[in-house]
Amino acid sequence: MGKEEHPNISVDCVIFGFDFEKLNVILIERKLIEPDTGKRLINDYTLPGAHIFKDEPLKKAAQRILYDLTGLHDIYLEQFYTVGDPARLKNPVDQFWLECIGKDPAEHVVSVCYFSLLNCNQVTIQHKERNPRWYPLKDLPVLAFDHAHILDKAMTALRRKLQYEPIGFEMLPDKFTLSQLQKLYEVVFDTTIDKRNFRKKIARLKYLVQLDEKQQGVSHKPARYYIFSNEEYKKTRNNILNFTI
Amino acid sequence: MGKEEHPNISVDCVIFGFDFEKLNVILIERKLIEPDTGKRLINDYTLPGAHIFKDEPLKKAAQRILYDLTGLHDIYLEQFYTVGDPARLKNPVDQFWLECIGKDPAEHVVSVCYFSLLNCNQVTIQHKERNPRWYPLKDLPVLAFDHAHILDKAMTALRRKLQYEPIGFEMLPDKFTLSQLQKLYEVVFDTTIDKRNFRKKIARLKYLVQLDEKQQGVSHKPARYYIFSNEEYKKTRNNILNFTI
DNA sequence: TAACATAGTGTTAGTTCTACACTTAACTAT
DNA sequence: ATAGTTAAGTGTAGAACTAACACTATGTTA
Repeated sequence: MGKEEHPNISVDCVIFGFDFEKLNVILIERKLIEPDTGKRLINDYTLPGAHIFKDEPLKKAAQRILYDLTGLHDIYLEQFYTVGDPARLKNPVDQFWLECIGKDPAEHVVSVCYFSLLNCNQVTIQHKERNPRWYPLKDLPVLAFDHAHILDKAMTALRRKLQYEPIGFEMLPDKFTLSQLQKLYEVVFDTTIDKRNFRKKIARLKYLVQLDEKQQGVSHKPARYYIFSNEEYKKTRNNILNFTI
Repeated sequence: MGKEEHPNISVDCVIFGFDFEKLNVILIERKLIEPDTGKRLINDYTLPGAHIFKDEPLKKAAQRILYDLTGLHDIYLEQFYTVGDPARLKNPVDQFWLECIGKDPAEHVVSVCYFSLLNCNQVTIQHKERNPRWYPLKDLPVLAFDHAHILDKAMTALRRKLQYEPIGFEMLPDKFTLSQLQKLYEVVFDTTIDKRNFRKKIARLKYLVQLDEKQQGVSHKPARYYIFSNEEYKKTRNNILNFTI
């Protein structure tokens, strides 16, 4: 018991990655092989996801599945949406694919979706079997199933999260510069922010703590590093940043 | 097909009701009858919820289950959370109850949760079999399962919703007075708001349209009615009211 | 017609928001 | 060494918004 897959419940993970320049998302390959010839019939991409085990808590399943497919572990995952329309896997391509991988194409699969936001540079994707890697959100390949829809919902959830929990604090690098933080908001909200106004705004936030440390090896004036103070945050979590979408 | 219950997937509905005075929530009775004597062993309360049918879309299932248990139909329901820890129904009372009603107590039941906010006075609860009715949020009876936890999550979701979608517009009575609207915010956020400031704030919102109609039969100066204009709302959905929690 | 109850209205001081341009500090190339 | 390059870092003024505050208006009821 415990290792048998639940036929009706799956988990999908939308892992956003910020590389100080743009937003990316982890996708893995879906290879649809023609059974007889071994020819690749379709080669689209999916979010990392799989069926949970029977009697596995959803949160643990999400962690396990993300690890199995990408090698990422101990990632903060936030549940944001559950898709459960039986029609969602009923198009011919998906039906054929389900048969190929030995799943019952008639099953109604409810998928519980989680998202996270990571620093691409602080994280290493491993477990290359299905070739997981970062794809820029602005330049995505074709997505399988209803994963474009899930990704859309995830983006909305991410924006809301960054609005009411100002920094995406579980999700930030240990230390960061204010320009990097500003860029994060800019790419998530797809906007530009005035540097001085941004700094004034977050100067009010007590839980952003300036370090003495500076950037090194950059060919310009080095920026000061900041850290996020969880203790201070708990005291003042009522302050809501209001970057209008 | 279609009418067989799915053993692993259920839906729970948190229906908030505003009566111009306080927030309420619909609960139904869980009667635990001792099989031999017919004696009532425990009498706690649950959110309206049930298993979905196989091959039933989640959203439709939520609508159906809410109708079956309370008689409410065509209610806007917003999905906010999915609970899926196998331990959630594993305490002795719930296990015994599951046996009594003929369900397999070993099953891992994932529950997809929806909430709504209604005007108590504009809605009639029917289907009295399990005695559904409004209970004041501030004075709740004992809740079965993990329903207190779900209710807590629902309250958070409701507050967020009222923050970024200023009026809970799917959820309002057709016409309302500004005092009623203010009271709604006051009870949801458990705070008091200055009348003049509140009115100034929402006077900016183009999608609140004043009617010529006034209250009738009240023993004081009658208030003007307002309606919510969906068309105007779509134009200006970027304005975010900021009632700090 | 007086008492009651809730509706409805303005001002001021403090805070936040927006728009906008120059100097600084490190490195790089000559 | 020196000039050029790059991004860091900084202030101000006008507009908009927020918070705190008390009285008048309009209907009903006794």
